[in-house]
Amino acid sequence: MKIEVNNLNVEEVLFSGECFRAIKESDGSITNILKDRVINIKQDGNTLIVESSNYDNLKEVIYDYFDLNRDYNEINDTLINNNKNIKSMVDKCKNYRILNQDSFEMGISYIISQNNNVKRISKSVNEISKKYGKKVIFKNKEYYLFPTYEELKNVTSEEFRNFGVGFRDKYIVNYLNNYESLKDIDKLSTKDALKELMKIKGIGLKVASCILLFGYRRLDVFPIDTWVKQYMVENYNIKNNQKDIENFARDKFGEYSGLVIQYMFHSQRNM
DNA sequence: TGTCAGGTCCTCA
DNA sequence: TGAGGACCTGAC
Repeated sequence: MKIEVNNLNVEEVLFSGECFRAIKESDGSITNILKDRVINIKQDGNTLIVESSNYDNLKEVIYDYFDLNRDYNEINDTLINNNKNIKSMVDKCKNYRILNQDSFEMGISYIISQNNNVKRISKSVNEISKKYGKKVIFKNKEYYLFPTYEELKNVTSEEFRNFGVGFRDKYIVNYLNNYESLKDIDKLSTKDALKELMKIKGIGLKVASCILLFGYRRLDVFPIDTWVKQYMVENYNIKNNQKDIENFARDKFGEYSGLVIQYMFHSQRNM
């Protein structure tokens, strides 16, 4: 299926560290595992050539996943108008988007991400999916969807340890034990949603922010990590202090601070 | 062989 | 209130 898009670079977005399951194929296309299907995308300029294990509502699914219904040009213009000095950074990120991913998968993936590297995170997420997720055959190959809450709720910390998650095993179990209390998180303000997530032992400010940004479409949260701290300290002459950086981001970038932080992360990592 | 990774928790001043 | 160490483990 051909899908026309604007301001999107699939490879840039899928390998920016937002998702952990994308695979670069030898023909240049990218295979990725979404909540309910496997997709393969070949990008030719503004045209995506998409194959999928499931063609139901495929165009809508792709538009939703890449957040293509949101006008990033307008947001970027507003951001630049309010902060002229970020223009060159925003211009470099004009084909970048915040993916709309499954909140449950984001919860477990970002718990695994703490003090970890992307390769190992992907390995653990893929192994957990292979053990507990639903198998999908696509282009004669086996893939595994990320398991549902029902499929994981009785897994023990010892079992999680088998997938290389290390000391984070008990944090994942804590998340599963408290997952049902998070069902109304969409109704909470961002501040309260962060508080609710951080009640779970093993979820700190960074992981909670990532879960809200990538799993719940909250563009006003800002996951501040080592890369972003480095960028802020270098470019804004700001102290390397969590509170100072938080206040600065909130004042400067408001409702889209999460997006700006991602631009910073993205441009800093690619330098 | 040692260091590091997109953090969090705990202890101690 | 915040600084500093411990924590799993695989990749480099």
